[in-house]
This record gives sequence, structure tokens and C-alpha cells, in this order.
Amino acid sequence: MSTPPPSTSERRKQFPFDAFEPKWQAAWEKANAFHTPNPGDADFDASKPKYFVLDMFPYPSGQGLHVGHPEGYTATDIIGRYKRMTGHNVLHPMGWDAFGLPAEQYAIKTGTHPRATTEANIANFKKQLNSLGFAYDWAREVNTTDPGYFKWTQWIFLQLYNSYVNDEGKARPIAELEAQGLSHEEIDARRLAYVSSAPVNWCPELGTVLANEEVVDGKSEVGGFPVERRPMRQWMLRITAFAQRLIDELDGLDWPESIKLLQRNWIGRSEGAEVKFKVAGLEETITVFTTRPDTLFGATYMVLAPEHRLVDELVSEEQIAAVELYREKTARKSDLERTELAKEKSGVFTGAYAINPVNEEKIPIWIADYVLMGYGTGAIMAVPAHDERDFEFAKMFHLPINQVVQPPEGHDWQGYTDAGTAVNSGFLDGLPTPEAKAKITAWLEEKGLGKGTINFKLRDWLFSRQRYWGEPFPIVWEDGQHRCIPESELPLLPPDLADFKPTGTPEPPLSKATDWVRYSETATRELNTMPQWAGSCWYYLRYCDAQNSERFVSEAAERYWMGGGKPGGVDLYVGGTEHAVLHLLYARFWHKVLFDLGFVSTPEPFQRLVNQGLIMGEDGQKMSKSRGNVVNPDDVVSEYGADSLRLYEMFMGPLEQVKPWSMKGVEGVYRFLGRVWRLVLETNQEGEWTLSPQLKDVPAEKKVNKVLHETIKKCGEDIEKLSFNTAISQMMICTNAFTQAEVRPVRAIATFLTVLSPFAPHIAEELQAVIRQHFPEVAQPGFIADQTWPSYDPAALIEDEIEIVVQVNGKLRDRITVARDAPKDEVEKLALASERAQEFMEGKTPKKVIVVPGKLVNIVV
RNA sequence: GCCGAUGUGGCGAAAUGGUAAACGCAGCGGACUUAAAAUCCGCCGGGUGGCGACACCCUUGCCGGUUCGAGUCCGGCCAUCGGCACCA
Repeated sequence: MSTPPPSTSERRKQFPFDAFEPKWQAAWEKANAFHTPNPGDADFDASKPKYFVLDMFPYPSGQGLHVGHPEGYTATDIIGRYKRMTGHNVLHPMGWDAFGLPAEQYAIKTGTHPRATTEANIANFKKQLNSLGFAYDWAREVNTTDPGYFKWTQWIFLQLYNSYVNDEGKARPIAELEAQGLSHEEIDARRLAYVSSAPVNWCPELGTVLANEEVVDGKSEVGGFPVERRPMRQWMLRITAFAQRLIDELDGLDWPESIKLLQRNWIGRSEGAEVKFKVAGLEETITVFTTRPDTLFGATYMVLAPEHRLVDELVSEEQIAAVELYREKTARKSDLERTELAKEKSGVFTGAYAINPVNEEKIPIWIADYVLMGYGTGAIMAVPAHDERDFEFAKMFHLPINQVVQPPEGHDWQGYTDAGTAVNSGFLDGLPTPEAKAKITAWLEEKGLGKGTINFKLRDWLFSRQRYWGEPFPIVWEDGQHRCIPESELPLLPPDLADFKPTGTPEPPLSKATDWVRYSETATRELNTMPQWAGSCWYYLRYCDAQNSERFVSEAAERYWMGGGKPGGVDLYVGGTEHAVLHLLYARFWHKVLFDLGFVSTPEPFQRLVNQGLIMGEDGQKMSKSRGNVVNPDDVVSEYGADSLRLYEMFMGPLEQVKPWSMKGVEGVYRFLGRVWRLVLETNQEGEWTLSPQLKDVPAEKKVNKVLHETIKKCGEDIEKLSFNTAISQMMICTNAFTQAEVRPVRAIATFLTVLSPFAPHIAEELQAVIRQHFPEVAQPGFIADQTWPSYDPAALIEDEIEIVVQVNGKLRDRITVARDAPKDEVEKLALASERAQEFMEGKTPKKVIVVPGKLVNIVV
């Protein structure tokens, strides 16, 4: 008969983490151990430097934490605890990005108010986070759905609404324009928050519009529902006015180059020129944008976006029917169809002709859906010889293809899109592409036919949603005009609704709250709400002064926590790559507006950014409920303890890397912590933990002392580099050295525990308390979390004798032991004398001998 | 298609241009135990030779280069993952 192996929980625990972890968590809470004072507080120490370490705050979902959350959170907790120990004032807060669709959809299904769902989820998240021993100052907790918070989100919206961008590209109060006597319409057209009725991404299933960024392959990013284009009146934020600064000011930030590149590509700056083409027989001109003005002589036709406003005017009698049909067809197409089915180009001739300004040639004007209304001018000059898309289109519709660029040797000119030399281009002939560009641009400007221009892919940010569970806009409408409500009416709370269902039309759910909607006899409230991104655009600022009811953050707190002389205020920001463009771009945009208006002191929010890698399931696949490979942190904590979970998350591999979970790996670090525990305690006959008799207050032997000081040094350096996995390896080496020593030097072990404490704070506190009890003269008073990071003794690292590698022709042949300070020629002599080396020198005389002090000797024969 | 990241034992990984595989997992052997678990000690990339300790050769995705010396630097390819994708 065989019995199943006992599960870990039935097995005797290697150390009683289930008792001491909650004990220390309670003790920290009771002592308010991680309270972070602000400038002006009685217990604030202005002499210390600040360190602001931030996690991307979570959306408190009903599922609770998954093991991906504690990865970044543990990393920042280690850094935060380490910085405290090295004499910094540390701001390490946590909060909730709690507006959003899931709570609203749950409300639709069950009738539970999103506020109730959100509160319950937050309570659960908070309990889970606390069970992991994170050193947060909960007095600074931030919740985007709290009226005390979104009052200021609405307030920032008012700043955007009441600002414009001046000629220097800086946000300025709209009052300046009023002072210049601009009309209401002119002013509205320049606000950073403005109303537009351009086509938007409407998702019928979700009952809301979505930002371009929230649409993936023509489907909603959330839920994967179809999205269609339709014109609607929407709030937009003028992020495009900051496009250049959002590119340029990346330079001063310590971000991964790949993330900077992602943002630059998203913003998509391109330099080129606008060229005006006359329409034959009409008093109209069409302006095109091109990055290759040097190929103007090769423009053999022109294409307008089907939605272009001039199409109606220039279409010929015979072509009206075909053009109308084509326009209807594209209007019905979603973006998905428009791009996915791009294998085959399509288009229709308008019957009209344009005049190429450079050679007066008549070229046909087509419409085609490969030209997008939203980019450039919505019209292009087609140079099929040197543009892939135009080339394909021209072949399909048998349009002329004229060479105007001579490629370098070995390239076919047809479809050649890189730089070369201008040919068949009149006065440009013989010029290399860059010079030809410059010359034609100057020529166009001189003749008034065009000008050099810069275009961006970035579009303005669609900022309104037809949802209930979001910040209402502090805006009212009267006589078809919008105006903001006074600051004194903030926060504007959402109405209490019992019915959350979408109306089935683009009318937002807030329209159902008729009393709320009525602002006055003649004015009604804006019915849209803000997108989820709004709250996360500035939460890091609120952490600096979370309770302030007078201001979104006090000047003193902002200047202290966000200051420091670098462009970015937050010293370290850790989160997933999924926010590499959207959240980080939006937050940077808001921050720059607040900076221009004088509300914050730095031009950038986040100085150093680190993206933690995804944690995969044990099967190497992405964790998902359907695959059944999800690991619940609660289970890990109950089986192995919080310290084991923290340590394993950091030991798996480099923080930035994608890596698979392994329960065996958790067991490995759990065993390591067991070894640490048994350095101090052992079990007696009754199974109780008693002090290890090997523990003595004696100096550590030289070898052990060396390992200890190496560990202090390496762990400090590795924490700064966020290289936690190698720091943990070193602590394992150190523990192994202690374990193997005859006696356990208690002072050295106490020092080791302080090094371990940022990683595994509970066991470190517990063992320090045990040591203090038995060796009161050894241990420091108070929490280990409040202790000073030990300094290492460089002298302890030095060995009297070192091993030197002897190579012959780069191959390892022998090792010799020499005195640490042996002179170079002495080492060389010893190496040459090596029997093994001589064997491989085969009696030849060395051509060259390379001596690397302390490392090796290479004999070249 | 374009851009980026990554490629090292059975697995997670480590290595300022200087002893490849530290540390951990798995596996194997030993001690303790009536026995097992746990713990402690040792071995643990591949090949060839030797009873053996040991010795030699090969090995960081592939091919080439720079160098006394390359996982690391340079050039060219391949594979996997991620992002963008008619942006003129």
C-alpha cells in the first residue's frame, strides 16, 4: 500500500513564517513604521535626500492579485527599504486605478453599484498586499474614484480647458487670448480641451467610443468587439501641440532605449514639404504632403482620401456614380477592413486633373482608401517609380511610372524608395536626394507653391467616453455652447444611477439621470465621462500630498518629492511594457501642461523607468484562467510564506525578462530561508525552536568575514542596479559559508540579516529579535527596517595569496598561487617556470608575455 | 514588410574583453533514520584515453573578422518573442 506524499502544508514547516509574518506586519502597522513625513511635518528631516519610488498602480479587479503584481512591487519595496537604510526620505506609495469598465459591466449584469464592487475589490487587494509585507505609507493611499481625488482630476481638466499653446509651444492661460480680444469661436478653437465632431471609433457592443490606441486590429482592446467609424461630437485633448517636446524631452530620461524608440515611433515625426497643385479648369488647389519633394517631377497622378472635402467639387459628370459608390463602400468599411484587405489596392478616377507645378503636366486625380484623411492633408502626389504603394496602385490601374531617382549600382529603379541621384527632374538633375529635397523645397517656397513641413502620426487624444463609471466633465452646455463650471462646484459627483445599461444609442448612460443633467433653467450638463487614463495621468503627484483638500498637491511637497535637479521627478518608476506608449505618453503630456502653467517644477514626470518582464505559467504559456496555469499568490504565501514569495519573484531572473514560474524554484528559496533560520535556531526534543548552541559572540574567521563583506558590497551594488537575482545568489553563498563554519559568529549574522532584510523583511525582523533577546549587547534596538545599511570593510576583501591562471597561447594550462602584491615580473617569472606551461611551450621561446595583475599570465609562443 | 529584444548545461540562470556554466532547480551517491520525509556532506555540459586520481579535445544559435585572449567587440545569416503596420 502506498500513501500519497504529504503536501507541504501538512509537512512540518522549516520555520514558523505563518506565525511571525502576520506578527511583524501588525507590529509595523501599529508603530506606523513606514510613515513618510512631508516637508513642514514635525518629524520631517530636511537633511536627508529624497527618493521617490513608484509602481504602476493596479486596477483592483475582482480576481485579486496575480503573481505578476508582486514582481514589480517587491522590486520597488526592496529599493525603498534599501534607500531608507542608506539615509533617504523614501516615498513608496500605493493606490488604485479604480474607474473602468469591468465594475460597470458587473453592475449591468448584477445591479451592484460599481462603487460597492470597487470598494470590495480594493479591500481584498489591500489585504493581499499587506500579507506580502510591503513598506507602504497607507496614509498616502490614492483612489481615482474617490471624490477627494477626482475633484483634482476635474480641476486639471479645467486647466486644460482654460489653456492654449502659444507660438513658443508652451501652454498658457486662455485669458491671454481673451485679453487679445479673440472671439468666442476663435478661443474655443485653440483650447487644449476642445470639442470635435470628427469620425470616431464607435463600439456598439461596449456602447462607447474608443481612442485610436484602444482599438486593436479594428476591434476593441477590451472585449474584442467590432468597432465602426462614425462622426460624433467628442472632447479632444490637443496632445499634438506637444508632439515635438514629447520626442525631444525623452533625451534627458533614464528610460530603456527601446521604450523611447516606441514612443518616438508612435509620435511618428516626419519631415517633408507641402506642395500646392492647381486643379485643371477649376479655381481650386489641392495641397499634398510628401517626404520626397525631390521626386515631384515623377508625380504621374494624385490621390485624395475618399473623405476629402474637394472630391464633390472636382468629380466629373461621368464619374459621379462610380465615385459615390466607392465613397459609400469605404465609409462602411471599418479600419480593420481598410487595412487588413490592403493586399489589393482599390480606387476610382474622379475625372479631374491636377497640374504638376514643376512641369505644368496634367495628371489624373483619383480617390483611394490607401490615402487616409487623418494624416497630412488627406491628399498625396503619387510617384509610382519610387513609392511602394503608389507603384502597386499604378501597376493595377495602368498609370505611368516615370523614373526620377537613379539608385546606386545594382538596384532596379522601379519601386526604388531609398536615396539616390535625381534624374529626369530638370533643375534637380544630378543632385543627391538630400540636396534635391532642399533645393526643390526652397524653389517651392520662393514661388509660393509650397513649404517645408513637419507632420506627426500622433493624433489628438479622444477624451470622452459614453460610460457611467468615470469622472464627469465639469462642463455645461447652453444654446449649443459649452462652458466650464466654477472650481467651487468641484468635485462634480456622478449621479446615483440604478440602471447602468448603455442606452443602445450614442447617448451616454448619464442621460438617464434627468435631475442631474439639468444644470439650470437653460443649461444642461455634459453627459460624457473621462476615460480611465485620466486618473492615472497624475496620481504620482497626488501621492506627494494625498490628503490635501486645498490644492492637488502642495507646492512644498511637490517641490521636495518631484525635485532633485533632474528633468523627471519620480526617481524610479516600475511597471509593465503594456503602458509603454499610452499611459506614459498621456502622463507626460499632462505633466508638461502643468509645468508650463507653473503648477509643477519639472518638465517630466518619471526620471528612471524600468519595465518588469511578464511572468509566464509553469508551462511557459501566458497565465490565463482558460489555460488553468494561473498561480495565486495567496496559495504561495500560505505554503511557503511571504518572504519566500518575495525572494522567489526576485530570484527567477533579471527583472526586465519574461520568465516562467516554477513551484520547485519557490521551494528552493524557501529552503534557503530555512537555512538562514537554522543559523540561529534549532529544534529540541519537544520540537520547539531554541537558540543554536553554535551561535557565539566571537569574531568571524577570516574566510567567513570575507564572504560577509563581499555580500554587503555586492548586495548594495546589485540593488542599485536592480539586479536582485545575483544579490540573492550572493546571500546564498554567504549563508552556506555560515552554515559550514564551526561556530556561528553572532555579530556577523546580525549584519547579514540587515542585508537580507529588504528582501525578506519578516524573517530578518524575527531573527534579529531572537538575537537581541539572547545577545542584548549585539543587536540594535528597534526594527531592522530602521537600521543603517552596513558598510563593508575593503580590507576584509583582500586576500594575502591569490591564484593566477597561466595560459599558453590563450589556453588555460596551469594555476599558480602568488602573493597579493607580487610584482609583475615576479609573476611572469613564476608563470614561465611552471612545469605545465613549459610542457606546452615545447621548448620555444615566448614571443610575448601578457601579465594581467591579479588575474592571469598569457604566454605567446 | 519595418523597428526592437532575446538566443549559454536537462531547467531558471551567472560571467568590468581575462579560469564559461557562480547561485538555484531537477538528477545521482553518501551520512542520519527501523524506514521515509526533512536535514547535512559530495558529484553533476559533451567526447576520448585510463582501474584510478587525472589528462587531453570540443562546447555560449550559425558563418566570418578584430585581438595575446571573444559568451562579451565588429560584419553577415538563422530562430523565437514583442511592438508598429497603406502615416505618403
